[in-house]
Amino acid sequence: MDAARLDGFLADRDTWRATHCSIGKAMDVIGTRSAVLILREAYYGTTRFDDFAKRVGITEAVAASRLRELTAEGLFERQPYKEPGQRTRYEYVLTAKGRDLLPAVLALMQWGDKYLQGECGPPIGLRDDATGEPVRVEVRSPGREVPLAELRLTPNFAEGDARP
Amino acid sequence: MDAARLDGFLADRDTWRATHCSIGKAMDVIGTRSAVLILREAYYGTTRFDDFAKRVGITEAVAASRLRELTAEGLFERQPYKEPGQRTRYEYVLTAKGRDLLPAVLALMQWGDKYLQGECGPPIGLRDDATGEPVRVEVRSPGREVPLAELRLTPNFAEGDARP
DNA sequence: GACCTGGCTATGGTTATGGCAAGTCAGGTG
DNA sequence: CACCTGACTTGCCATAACCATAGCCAGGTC
Repeated sequence: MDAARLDGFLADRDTWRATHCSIGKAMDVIGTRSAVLILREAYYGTTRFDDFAKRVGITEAVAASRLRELTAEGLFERQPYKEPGQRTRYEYVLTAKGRDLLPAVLALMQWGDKYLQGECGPPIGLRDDATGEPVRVEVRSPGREVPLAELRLTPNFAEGDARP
Repeated sequence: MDAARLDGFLADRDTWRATHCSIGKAMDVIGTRSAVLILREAYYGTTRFDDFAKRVGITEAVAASRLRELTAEGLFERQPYKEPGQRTRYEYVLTAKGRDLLPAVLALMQWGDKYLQGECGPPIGLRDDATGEPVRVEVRSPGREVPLAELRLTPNFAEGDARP
């Protein structure tokens, strides 16, 4: 069997449900295609409303509601800026919370590169700008990469504990 | 500015769109909440239809269509099994393609643990079963973790190149 | 041969996500 | 002061994702 190892009461899968699971909560925030692609564009350097809509390929209506949601969730901040001879406008700037989703987004990219591009291979390569070495997303402990079968999950709370 | 560095023609954001982007393609496959949570349960060791529906907390109808899609995409394989005194049934077993999404799913978990759990902290801890060390998802080159601002993106094809 | 059980399918309804097209609004330019 | 432009909003409509309830089916048990 190829699965993680479950510690403590987690081992008996009939007695608990992952109700407060961070994965589910994360999916509530960035579970839509447009949200993830807006993040991608932000990582590529986009900050303005129209650019998000155009580059992601979504309508302005969708861009508006998604940016509103992501800003409300604290992934973006609206910051005023002023180009010379223009009036003050607002741009959407990544916060630390938004930036910290980079591993999740790049992990999707890495997986898509491997399994969904067919003959063509990855359209874009990732490198460490400091060293020139290729960059990968890895599940690891300090010394090494950890495969699924050697991952141990431990509960941080008592069985039946009330949680928000 | 906090963003990746774009090489070659990628640098001029007005001349290209990420149309063949692996992130978008990946979102087409696992862009739904139920798909990701089914993967989570698979990583926890679930293989049977009813268990997926119950443990994820979705209806059997949703579990059926999602498992059908994920199997068609090659993330799961339907394998016959037989318990003594029972007839032959089928279970859903992760393929390498499904297993390789672990970094993406754990990256979501890690992010949710950090930003969406409030006072409670992470409900579940991850450790390397071999060493006991904590496990993290990282964007890294061989020697070190790479922050967004030091990530360089290089195109693997010519500008305007036809791609499927 | 009636019954049970795991593994689904069917029906009906709601909400979310998205597209297209058109309109609004504030403020700077000519 | 008419016009432009970036940043939205509004209206309408299609599809997808989900829920709840109910029903079906194959093959084993009693």
